[in-house]
Amino acid sequence: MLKIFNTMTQKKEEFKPMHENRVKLFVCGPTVYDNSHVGHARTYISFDVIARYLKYNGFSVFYLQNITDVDDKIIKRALELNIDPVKLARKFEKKYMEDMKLLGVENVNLYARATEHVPEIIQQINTLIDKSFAYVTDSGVYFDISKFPDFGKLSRRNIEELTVHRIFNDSKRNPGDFALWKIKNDEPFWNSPWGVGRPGWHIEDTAITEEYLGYKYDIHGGGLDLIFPHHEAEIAQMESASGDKPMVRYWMHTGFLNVSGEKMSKSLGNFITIREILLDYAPEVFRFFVLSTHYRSPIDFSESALQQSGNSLNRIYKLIETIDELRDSNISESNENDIKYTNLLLNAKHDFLDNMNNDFNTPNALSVIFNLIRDVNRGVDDGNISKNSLIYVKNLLIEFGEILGFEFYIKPCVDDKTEDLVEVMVDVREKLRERKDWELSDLIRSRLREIDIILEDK
RNA sequence: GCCGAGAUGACCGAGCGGCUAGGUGAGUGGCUGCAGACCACUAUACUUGGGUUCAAAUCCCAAUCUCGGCUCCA
Repeated sequence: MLKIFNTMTQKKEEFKPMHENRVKLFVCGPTVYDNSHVGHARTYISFDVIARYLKYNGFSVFYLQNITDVDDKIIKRALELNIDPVKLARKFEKKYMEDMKLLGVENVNLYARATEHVPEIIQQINTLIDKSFAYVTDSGVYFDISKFPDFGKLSRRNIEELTVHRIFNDSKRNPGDFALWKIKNDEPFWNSPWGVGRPGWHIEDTAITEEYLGYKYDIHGGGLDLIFPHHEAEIAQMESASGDKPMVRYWMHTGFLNVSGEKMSKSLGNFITIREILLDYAPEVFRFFVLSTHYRSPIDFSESALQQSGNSLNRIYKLIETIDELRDSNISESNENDIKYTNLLLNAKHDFLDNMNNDFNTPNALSVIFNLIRDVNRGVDDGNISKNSLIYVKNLLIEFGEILGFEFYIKPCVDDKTEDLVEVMVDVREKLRERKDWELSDLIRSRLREIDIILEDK
């Protein structure tokens, strides 16, 4: 039984989608005004695994993500760079897609741009005005939070206390009211019944989700920082417009990625982009790093943590390698220990799924993998594990890998020429070793080492 | 000020009433011409002070410290 921690209720709840085996999942996408950083990657990798696991459980998942391609930050940046805001947005959207592909985040079914849903946005605002949840002023259209008593239910806040820090604007009835439509005539702008301008930040998500998922759906995800005010505003908009609730059955939020215990931010200069990190570390190493902490916990980013992750991951690859080698050896196809190993595998699978069912506890799921590896290694060492058992082990590891987004069966690739060349060197060195010419063979090894080719004798 | 999260061995990180988490690093042994890699085994914990309980890292109370949110943010 899959349990998900719901931010709304602050409890783990059994997961039951609205429609038997269909899951409608929406995750807030990025505002495309700059390169995405590793904090974004953390969130999107987490939801990638969540989507994978839902699919693994037989759910048909429709995963929708919005792309915020019109907003103040984009316009500001475009102005600084003296380029067209739409072009700027497209450029960083493209980079975002490239980053996600590199990270193996590939389960999103549909990306929806805000700018391509302006009619839907206008329609939803109209509904809110018709139902008196929103009002028009000369600066825009605002949502009247006094008409929505549930405002604050997700973040568990007291609205009165919030007014202190809100943006003051004379035309607003209440400082906590937020913009649905901003009347502005700087690019880009659209026509609307209330004047030219652009949508407010929160309305695109509810317009987009209503269009593709309906006004009620299963899971809404995003970073912890979006709970207030963004998700709160979404609830207000959608539940007011539809007159029905709840908009979302399960709210899921990912914890922050910190650097030296502090939240990643530009002002602190601890901003690391996905691109930068992928220069030094393989995508799967970063993925392992992300999954070795529970998705709701804060995760502290550091080079040494990534190195540890790389070494850990290596342990898994090594066993796959060992299995591949033993498959070509003359160990027995099957033996009397097969039942023992079958049970071991059944248990491992059971434990793995148990942990995933427990609000996607990936760190624990990983520990199940390592326990299995230890037991299998012991069998290999003692020579009591058969080929068949080893093949089952490998298949199970691959199955786990697919859930978590690792491709354990793919070996790191090198180009053919290099591989041929290295093979020549290895052959020569083997001959030298046969003659016990240690001096020369060690020289070859150390020189190869200098160009990052590591030779390991068996 | 108001909300919230957390303090676990050298490091990362689960557990959240009884059962060795796991990984990295370290040590010992195995393998090896050597080195590395690999494999096995071993050691080292629950911020502090009270309390509840037959039993507490886990529950309660208090304290200390760290971080985050309340304004754009994954």
